[in-house]
Amino acid sequence: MSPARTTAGAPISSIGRGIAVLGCFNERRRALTLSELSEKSLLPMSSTHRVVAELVTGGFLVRGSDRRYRIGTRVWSIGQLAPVSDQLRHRALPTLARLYEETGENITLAVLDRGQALYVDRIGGERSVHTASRAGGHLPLHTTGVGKVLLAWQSPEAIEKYLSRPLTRTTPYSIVDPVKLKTELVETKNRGYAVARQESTAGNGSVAVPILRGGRCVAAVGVVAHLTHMDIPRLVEVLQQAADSIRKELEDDH
Amino acid sequence: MSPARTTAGAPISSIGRGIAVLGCFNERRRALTLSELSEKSLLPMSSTHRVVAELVTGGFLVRGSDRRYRIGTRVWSIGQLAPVSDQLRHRALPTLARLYEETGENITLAVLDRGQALYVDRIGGERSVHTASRAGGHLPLHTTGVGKVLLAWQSPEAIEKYLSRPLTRTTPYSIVDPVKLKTELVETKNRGYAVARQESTAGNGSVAVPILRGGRCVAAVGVVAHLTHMDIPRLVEVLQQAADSIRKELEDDH
DNA sequence: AGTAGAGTTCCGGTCATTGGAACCTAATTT
DNA sequence: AAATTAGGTTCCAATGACCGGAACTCTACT
Repeated sequence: MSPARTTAGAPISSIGRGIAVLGCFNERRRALTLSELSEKSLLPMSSTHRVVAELVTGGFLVRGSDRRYRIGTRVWSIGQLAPVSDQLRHRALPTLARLYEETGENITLAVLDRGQALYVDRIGGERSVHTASRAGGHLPLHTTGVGKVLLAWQSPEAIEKYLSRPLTRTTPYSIVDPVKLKTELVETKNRGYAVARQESTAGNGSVAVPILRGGRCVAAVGVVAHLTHMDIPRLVEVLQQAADSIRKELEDDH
Repeated sequence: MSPARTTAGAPISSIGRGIAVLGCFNERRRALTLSELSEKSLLPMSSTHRVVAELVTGGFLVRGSDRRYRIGTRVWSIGQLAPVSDQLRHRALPTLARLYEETGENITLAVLDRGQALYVDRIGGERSVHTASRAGGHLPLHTTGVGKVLLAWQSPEAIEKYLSRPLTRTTPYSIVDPVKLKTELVETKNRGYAVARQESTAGNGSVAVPILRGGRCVAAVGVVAHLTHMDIPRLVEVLQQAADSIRKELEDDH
């Protein structure tokens, strides 16, 4: 029959297919049927069936009583060994908790991952506003404080590359003009912190600062709050202290 | 050339090989070289090289500047979608935090996973003793409080199956005699809680209770403390309250 | 310069993988 | 109750992706 390359545009290895199936899951879709997986992974039903069966055997997928597939415990378990969880998340946690105590607002920690802001941790939610970010979730780089920070400290080439692709509009306030965004990024890097106003969620704003190691921005810490609550100078101060504290924590060993 | 089945005993699919490589990583070995992966996965170097390259392309592995491979951010990200993290962990967290406030000791939450106790969460460590358990890590079922609970509430057949295989000895106090362990499990289920005394770590003991849903034990909550600090009746009381609280939390929506 | 070890590339043979088609099952409609 | 639909599973012939031994390159250490 036709080779693997016919279905999708490029040839995909067996392992690539497995990853493609696992990649169909996201925060909105945590339980998928075989048909849904077939549709989203762009694989034929019979191939999806086989791949899924192999992933189930390996503990990477589980089939619920509702006939839907979910990410298996084993993926979570192995994922705990990723440096982002093992090194960054665990070391930053106490500082983030302190930051939450000081501000009473949502605290987020994010890293750059595959062209998006990956939320490594999020503390808060009870006393503060509801946010779109969730630990493990991705958001665009240009609509949030932490995203702008992560992008602004990238190399000029990487920034240009990001600007060359169309910028998604999440809210009416999202900056989707590459020229305006570039100005915003330059300003962000110059002053040392980023601000976003209703660019990701209506009514919410965010302030974020980089965690720098050897000139590289390895992560960003941010505060998400109701736009009217935001005392930017004060938030920047506590955030910079926190970023410094996390940086030192990361330096301690290794 | 010889087929896939020659190297290992049974034939392994390509996806199975990928999972085998990812499975080489654990808490003790978070950064592995290609040779180490080849040795541990039982795959030839050239095959390992190809599989690893595919996993790197998919974002499931990353190669550090030290030429060692680590679990990629993407595995962590996808793993966050697993029910164990998404449902159990997040819902139980506030209760576990409260339990920690009340006792000042290490609090653990574990589920049964592949014949071992999988530690879903662990709170404490500053005021209390140092423990072997870590979120994402596995420990044997017969050497810890949570493990005994998870095993005791299994079906008689599952218990027999576990007892039929040799029981690992972690400390001189570990129960490795199947007959003794069986008695211990019956007693555990009758009284509703499990106790372990230096069976996993010297000097430490643990008490644990089940979180039951529809007669099934879906998880276990436990306290790990210095043997001399353990006020068992009091710990059982607060643990049972906590288990009840988590059970209600899980019932709330689906 | 020499050596050892780790990592990478090459390549022919072959069998695991592939996907269309047929089949089965459960749910919904007529 | 029969018919229909959708979702899921099994079958199977064809084939090219995968396999791993061997050769090669690179790095580190003597």
